[in-house]
Amino acid sequence: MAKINKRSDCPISSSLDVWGDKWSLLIIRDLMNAKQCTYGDFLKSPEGIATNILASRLLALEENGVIEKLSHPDSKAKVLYKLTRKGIDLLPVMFEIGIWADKYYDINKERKAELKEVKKNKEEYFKAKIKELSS
Amino acid sequence: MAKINKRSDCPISSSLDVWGDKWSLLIIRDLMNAKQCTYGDFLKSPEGIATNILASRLLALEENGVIEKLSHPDSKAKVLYKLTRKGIDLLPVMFEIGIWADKYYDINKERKAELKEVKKNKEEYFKAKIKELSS
DNA sequence: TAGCTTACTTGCATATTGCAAGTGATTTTT
DNA sequence: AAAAATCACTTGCAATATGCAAGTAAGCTA
Repeated sequence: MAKINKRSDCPISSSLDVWGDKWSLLIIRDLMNAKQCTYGDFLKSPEGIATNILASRLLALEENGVIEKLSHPDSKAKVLYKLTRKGIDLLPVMFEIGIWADKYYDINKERKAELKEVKKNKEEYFKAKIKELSS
Repeated sequence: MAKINKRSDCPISSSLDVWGDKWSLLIIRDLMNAKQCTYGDFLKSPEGIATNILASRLLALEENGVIEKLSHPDSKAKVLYKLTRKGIDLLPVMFEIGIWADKYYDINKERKAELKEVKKNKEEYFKAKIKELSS
C-alpha cells in the first residue's frame, strides 16, 4: 500500500499514480456530491465497491493528501471523510470527464442537468463549490 | 476483453469503465503528443508498459471507439494508431489533469511550459489541437 | 446488558499485471 | 536470394490485485 512509485515526471502519469484506478475517482465523486461521507456511505454507491478495496483506496487517498479523516460530531463509532484542497482541486477534472461522458454515453438525468447548468457559468460554479467543500 | 460492463449511469463511472486504469490515458497522451504512433512508439514511453498490456489496452480502446488503427504508408509491417474524435475530445480532461498535477507534483519542464502557454488561450489552443489531431 | 451498527480486517478464489521469451509476417542487409 | 533484423503482437508463468464472504472489535441503542 501507499506506493509513491512515480513512473515518470509526466503530469498524466503522476496523476494516475495517485488516483488512476477504477475506484478512486468514484470516492472523490461521492465526496464532491456529499461533501462528507462515512465509510458506509461509500459502500452504498451504486457501483458496489468491495469493503476491502474501499479501505485500501481510502488509505491511499489519505496518504496522498487527497482526502482526510475527521471525527464524527455525533458518534465516536463513525468516521467522516472529506476532500482536502488537493482533492477539491480535482473539480475541473471531474467536470471535464462529465462533459466527455455526456457526449458519448447515456448518463443519468440529474447529472446531465447539472452539467448543463455548470456549463453556463463554469468559473462561478467552481468558486461556489470550492467554498462549499472547503468549509 | 472488451467488457462494456457499465457499472452505473454515472458519467465518472462510465468514463472509468473505458479508460480508468493505469495505462490507457498514457496511450492517449502519447497520441495527443505525436498524433500517430506505432506499437513500438508506445513501448518507448518512459513509463515502460509491458507489451501484452499494451496490446490489450490498444484493443480495448479501439473497441470503445477512442482510437483507430491505420495502415502505415511506408510499410505493411507497421501499424499506425491515432485518436478518433471521441479520443480527441479527451483533450480538456487531459489538460485539467495537467493543471492539477502541475500544482501538486514536480513535472517535467516541457509540459510545465506547455501548460502555461495553453492557459493563456485555452479555447484557441484546443481548437488548433483538435484540427491538428483530426487531419 | 444484549443486540445492533460502524469501520474496518482476514481468508481465499479468481482476475489482472508484469516479465521474459517466443512467433510469424515483412523489410532490410549482404 | 538468403540471412538477419524489425515489427506487431502472443504465450507462459509468477506475482500482485480484486472481489466475495465472513469475521472482529469498538461504540451505541433499547
